[in-house]
Amino acid sequence: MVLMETVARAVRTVEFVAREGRVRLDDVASEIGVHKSNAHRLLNTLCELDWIVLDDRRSYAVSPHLVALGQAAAAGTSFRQALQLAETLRDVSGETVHVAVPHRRRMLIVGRVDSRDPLRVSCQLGTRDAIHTSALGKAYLAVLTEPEADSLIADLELVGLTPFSITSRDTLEAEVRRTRDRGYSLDFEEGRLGVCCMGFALRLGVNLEPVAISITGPSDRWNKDRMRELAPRLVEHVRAFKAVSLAGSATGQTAPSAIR
Amino acid sequence: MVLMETVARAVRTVEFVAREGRVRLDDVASEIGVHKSNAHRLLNTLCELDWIVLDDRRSYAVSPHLVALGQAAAAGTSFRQALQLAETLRDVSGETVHVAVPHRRRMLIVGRVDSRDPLRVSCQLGTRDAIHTSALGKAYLAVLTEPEADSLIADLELVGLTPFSITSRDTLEAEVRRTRDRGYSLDFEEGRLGVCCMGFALRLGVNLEPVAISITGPSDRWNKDRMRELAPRLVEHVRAFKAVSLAGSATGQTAPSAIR
DNA sequence: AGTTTCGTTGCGTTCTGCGCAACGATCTTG
DNA sequence: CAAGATCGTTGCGCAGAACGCAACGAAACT
Repeated sequence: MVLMETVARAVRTVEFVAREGRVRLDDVASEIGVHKSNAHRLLNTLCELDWIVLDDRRSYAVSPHLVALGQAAAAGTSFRQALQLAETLRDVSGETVHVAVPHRRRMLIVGRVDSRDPLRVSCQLGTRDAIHTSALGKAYLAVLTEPEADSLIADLELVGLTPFSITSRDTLEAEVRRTRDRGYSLDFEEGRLGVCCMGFALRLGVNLEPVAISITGPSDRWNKDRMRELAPRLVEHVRAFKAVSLAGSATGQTAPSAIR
Repeated sequence: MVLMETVARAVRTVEFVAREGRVRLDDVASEIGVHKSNAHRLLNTLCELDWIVLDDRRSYAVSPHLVALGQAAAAGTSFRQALQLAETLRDVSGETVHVAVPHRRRMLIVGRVDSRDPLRVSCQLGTRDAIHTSALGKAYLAVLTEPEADSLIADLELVGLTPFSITSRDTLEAEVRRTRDRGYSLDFEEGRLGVCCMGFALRLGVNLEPVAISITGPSDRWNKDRMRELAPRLVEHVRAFKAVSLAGSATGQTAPSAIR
């Protein structure tokens, strides 16, 4: 199986521009590793296709068209609802909230609501966290049925990222059981030193993939005590949100139909 | 200026898959107009780059990675907030709510919250509505300063889409003034027969591009009477939302910083 | 206004993307 | 359950497209 180089370059270009926000021609050329004339043609083509726009005849940015594309990709999922809950949890906790979906045995971060505190933790969108070292992953495991979770765990490589990482299947399974009982998952510097998380999972439709949400903060302030203090309110928000969402989706919501 | 064909094909492929949801190899081949072997290589490459996934070894779908990309593209805008307000307006009005941004002298629809009624109006994401025939466009014009709006209007081609479309600059300017006084814009079958809209615009930050929101429904039920009945509540929701958002954004929110 | 930096464009070469056709896997039908 | 049909997969050879080069042109900086 051979990879099409031009397509790969175009994709890398778009992702680079999306990541950086505003870039210039030479930035793209050096990032992609091609001559600037080629980078110019790439960007020009992507502009013509309306995936990229030039701001001030000098710097490029992603087109709002990509926002629409991402929203279309999220159609049929609970992404929008998850983001809304994330905003609530951010306001209650004061910390950054991440939204993730399972993807290729990892948790892919697809949404984020940042803490308003300048000192905060904030993951790049598109980041792939390991399942066993993140509150996102453990919350996801906890919302699966026991056999589903076990078979997934059996497939994971339990690589340790910090001294606190879980690296044994038995420990992980026990942790998942405790998460089920508790109603939320925890991560005390298991994925990254200095970073702690509290996670929830939502299954907002019968046949929808679950979505995971985590509240992430610096271990200095977002610690066991603070979590215990806020847990009841947070859990209640999640519970109420689930109730409303499930009620809403039951109200005769059908497949999208476009008249216009 | 020459267009890179391979890039164009890749882009069209992604957009096609995003639009259709689930497609098969031959669908892509015929849509793009290439041999199926080529479509196969395209899709394979896009899979490798994680923009597309194969569901059941037979049908392709967009990868959740594109959701993350779209969210990254929306960073620095008021898109998330607009979607949240859209959800509220949907719940109050019962009709579909669209979110759009100005783009190339048109209103580009980047978000949507569908009506729960099976009989509804729902635009494809990525649709570009004309400014002068949509509540979205007129709301946008109304939030601009007078000279900004006038210079934009001067650049528009006022093509009529229905017998009710505004095709004179004077009429449009007067309509924009009335929109400013009223607090919301209206569209009674000006863009499409049988479809009526009520629009708002948000400018949630000092230097942020405004976002437009429209409530769209079938003219049978989403008519002048119903709008008049609901207008006070809707306007109040928009007003309250603006107040909260502006207050929130003033609370020391700075540029995103990634520790992790 | 001079200088430097950066974007743009033609051209020739090379490599890669493309269609063709045969093969293989999977689903369907009698 | 077997035979057929449908659909995905893989070499191969060629044509065309993408690439680098270098010269030109347009802004920005001083």
